Amino acid sequence: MTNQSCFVKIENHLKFFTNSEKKIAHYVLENYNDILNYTITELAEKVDTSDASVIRFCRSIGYKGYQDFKINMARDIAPANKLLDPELDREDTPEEICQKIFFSEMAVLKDTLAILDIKMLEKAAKMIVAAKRIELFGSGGSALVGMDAQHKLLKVGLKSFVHCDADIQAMSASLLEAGDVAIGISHSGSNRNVVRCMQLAKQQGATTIVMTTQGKSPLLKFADVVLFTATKETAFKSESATARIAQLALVDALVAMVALGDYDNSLYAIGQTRKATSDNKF
Amino acid sequence: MTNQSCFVKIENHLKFFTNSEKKIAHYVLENYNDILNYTITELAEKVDTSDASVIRFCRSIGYKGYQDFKINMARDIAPANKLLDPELDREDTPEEICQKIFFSEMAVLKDTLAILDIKMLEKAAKMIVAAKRIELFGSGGSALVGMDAQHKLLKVGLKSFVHCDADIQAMSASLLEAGDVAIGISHSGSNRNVVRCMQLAKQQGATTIVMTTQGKSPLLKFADVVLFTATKETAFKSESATARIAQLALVDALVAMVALGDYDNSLYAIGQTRKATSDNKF
DNA sequence: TTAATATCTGTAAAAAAACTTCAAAAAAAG
DNA sequence: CTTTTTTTGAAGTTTTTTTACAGATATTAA
Repeated sequence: MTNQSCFVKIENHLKFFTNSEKKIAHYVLENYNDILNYTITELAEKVDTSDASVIRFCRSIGYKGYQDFKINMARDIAPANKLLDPELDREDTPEEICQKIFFSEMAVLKDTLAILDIKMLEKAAKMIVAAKRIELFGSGGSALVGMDAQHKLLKVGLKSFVHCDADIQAMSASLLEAGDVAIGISHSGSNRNVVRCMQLAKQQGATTIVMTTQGKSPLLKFADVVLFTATKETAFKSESATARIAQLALVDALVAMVALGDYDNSLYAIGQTRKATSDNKF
Repeated sequence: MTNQSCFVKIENHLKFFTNSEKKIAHYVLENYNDILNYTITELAEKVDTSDASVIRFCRSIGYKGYQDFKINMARDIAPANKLLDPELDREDTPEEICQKIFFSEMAVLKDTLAILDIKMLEKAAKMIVAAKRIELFGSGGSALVGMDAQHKLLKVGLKSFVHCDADIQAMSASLLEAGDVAIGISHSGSNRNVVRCMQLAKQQGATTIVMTTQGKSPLLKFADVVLFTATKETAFKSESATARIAQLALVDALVAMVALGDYDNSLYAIGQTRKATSDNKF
């Protein structure tokens, strides 16, 4: 927390501000985008106070003055601001298409990090490390996330199972036991196969972890631990591409947490698995 | 191109600057981080020129003045600045782990976008649209990227083929023909299977597209079109997680380009494929 | 090469913005 | 109700930015 965003600083100091500082604070929080173009006098007029109070406001949250405050605020609001309109358009130039896609994906990562519940993630990591058996469930694009998770878990020495076929997934779920962990992945949280598998897993006494997009969905009913990702519509009003990226990043974070929880074993496993595939390289 | 970063603006104007403006431009590009704290006079002194020239420099790249320039630069350098040290450490708190992973992934997207060769991407998109048959080749993590590409291409109405088994991949490559497109995916660019498949594809007269990490590698020998991604080491000195994210983003951009090149068909395909999977949802 | 023209550059003055000071007003304490 | 403390903005000061202009430099044409 060495370098909090200036918004966090304002929020935190909110109760220590004097009345006129509070007015400034609220105005800044609501109109941060415009302020970058205001002089100190303009801002003072907008909130009906004086230059001196604006300066005092900036100093009270730790900046050298108004300039310093503005520069730092510009840095903090940068990413969101650059995002343009992420909706693709048939008039877009190739550059614009790429920018929109990449910016949307960066934005969704940023948002996912913001809503990430670290406690849940830790809990999930502990459950995975302790699991007798790990199975992953997902359809369509989410199946790929499952396979990616399997691949990454294997790299740190944990064996897990993924089945492509929906029936086999369900059958396998119905044979889980207490001590096993079932990880259900569904962007919408409404995929019948996945919901069914998680229900079966839970009935069997297995622990269930669910990865899905923020919001209410049938899948949540059967989840012991829920890991939410953010979302962002892009190409053709479809949000699945950004959802995929966010889920993969979540998998990365989860696996890193698992690996750091069992550091030496993981390091050993990484060495082993790397050796195993190195023969296949030039 | 509505809202280029100020660095791009400087780069683009480089040949139009006068001598003293050029000096300023180079100083700014190299010391952008310090400049935010400089007054116009300080900057003028550093590059041994005058205040007036600095103002002229700012105006020539489209800003209202020095302040405006500084504010906008602050926005543009924000993300890189926040990146901390991405190397994971066993002392890291869970928050830090997540931050490092997500920031690294955002950074790699940013870098990939920066090195993206739009002309190549367009060329690849055109080749894919025109292809008689599309086959994807990859091993390990890259196989998943191939499957993701297949999934996304199918969503916009293009059928493609991926084989899991390395032998089957090679056999299939050996049966390609002129007019077919082979897409080889390999993070390192040194995977024997993938290199072999691309070589076979090229021998057979198929067109070859390669997705790999920036740098020299055996795979490039057999590529008609190369799409590079950036890289960033993170967890346990492994760069594969960030590489995966970058490649998926690249696939998204490629597919979007393909889709916008054949807009109406794509829209139809998206509708059809969505309907096809909707039965499986609550 | 030289003169004419255009372009570039820094100085110095003007304007604008940021910051300080201080006394009056408001709030809190006694 | 008075005293003390805190808060506040008007007016003044300093700093920074910007403009205007004239000298320097480069470019072109003869």
